[in-house]
Amino acid sequence: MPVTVLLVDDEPLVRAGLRAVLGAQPDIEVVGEAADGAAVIPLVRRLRPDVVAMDVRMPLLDGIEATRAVLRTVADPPKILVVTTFEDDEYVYEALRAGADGFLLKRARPAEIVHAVRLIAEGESLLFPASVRRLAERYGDGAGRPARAGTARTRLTGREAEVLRLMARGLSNAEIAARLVVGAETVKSHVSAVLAKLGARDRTQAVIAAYESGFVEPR
Amino acid sequence: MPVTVLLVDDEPLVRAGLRAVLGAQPDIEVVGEAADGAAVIPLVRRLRPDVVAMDVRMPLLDGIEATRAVLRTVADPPKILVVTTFEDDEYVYEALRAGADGFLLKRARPAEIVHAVRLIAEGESLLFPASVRRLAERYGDGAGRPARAGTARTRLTGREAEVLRLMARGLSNAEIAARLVVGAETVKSHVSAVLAKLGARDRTQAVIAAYESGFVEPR
DNA sequence: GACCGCCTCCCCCGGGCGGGGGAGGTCCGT
DNA sequence: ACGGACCTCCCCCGCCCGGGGGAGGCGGTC
Repeated sequence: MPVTVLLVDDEPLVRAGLRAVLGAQPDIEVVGEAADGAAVIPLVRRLRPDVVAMDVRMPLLDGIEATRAVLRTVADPPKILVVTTFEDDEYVYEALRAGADGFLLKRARPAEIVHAVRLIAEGESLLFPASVRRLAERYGDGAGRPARAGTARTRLTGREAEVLRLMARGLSNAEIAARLVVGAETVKSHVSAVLAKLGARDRTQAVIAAYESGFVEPR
Repeated sequence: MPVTVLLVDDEPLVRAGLRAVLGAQPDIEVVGEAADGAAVIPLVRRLRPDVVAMDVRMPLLDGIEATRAVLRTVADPPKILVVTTFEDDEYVYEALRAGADGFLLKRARPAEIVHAVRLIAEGESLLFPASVRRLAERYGDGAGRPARAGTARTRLTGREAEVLRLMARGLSNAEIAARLVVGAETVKSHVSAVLAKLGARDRTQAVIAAYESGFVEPR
């Protein structure tokens, strides 16, 4: 009995790619597709897949919300494999709380994708596959050592991540301050911390790093 | 006799997606794949495809260079369909000079992709399919009118595009000036023009626009 | 209780950035 | 020959930004 997979991604091309990659495996069967998070629950109820390959950024309902919804409303729910472009802290923690079982980079090679689905299906928690860790090292301490989960000295704090996200939307310090309802000096502190941790010289470089790392995504 | 297509893209997932989308058509046959521009010429010689679906950003040899190489060295060359994420001026003009026959957005829906391949194969020049034009309108004059090819008032000039690309790599005005071997004031002028044309308030917003529009891509 | 990370706010200060306006040069097509 | 687009350089000016350093409160853990 093959592992059944439901694909959830708003980009048809990505779905087609996953279908091609996964469907080629004799022990894996793609049983359905959805283009947004809202369509997932009824499909899971009907198809009862073993694994849901879930995109993070989607219209109507994002991957985290959809994960939460599935696990909350479906009895004997499937394993959730979150498909993203980078393990950013918030997504990781939010998805963990939501109950996701693993993460996968879209850039991963086909063999890695297949491997991830198999592991997830077997009940393995695939929190930091090699491909994710490779990217995660970009947020290391500059000495080549990867940022470990415990010591968060070089990882962005929640507030810093929030500030970076607003920076990456083009907001000025004053606008960010207004948005977060804090003083402008506070924002400056967070910005400085972000710049230091990302090794960026100015906010522009920080935003570039945010895009390059997948912390924020185009569109 | 079906239309034969060679896929050239460094991302396996995109190749798999294109293969799935195109291969499902009875009148289209994917006859080969390449992961970089350098591998294209021998494959074209051997497989003699009708159409080459060519990514722009690739290792070793980018899509423009590869297009140029194919048309220069192969007798009775295939049609070249450039697969990109945005029609930026330089790519369009460079690819046109290189001899590309059309453009296609990766974000296009499967039906559009299939349509584009068929048109290209029939000898149609597919310079501005609807999906591309839609994005191109983002660079219109702000009044909703799309930027026409003739009046380039809101389109970036060559120098401006160059400056924007360096901005998007995190360079300061002084660094850009040094790189381009011009005065700092000149760079300021170009930066101001870029900001005005993109409707950006500062360089950070300009870089964001560059990423969002696909003018530059992560990685 | 002591420590520590995080968030918050404050000071001074220099420099890069962006706005506004102007101007000379080349190359091009009309 | 003229206009127009483009690239280049220049002036003044205001200000947001980022660096440096410091400090208090709060919530965790040990």
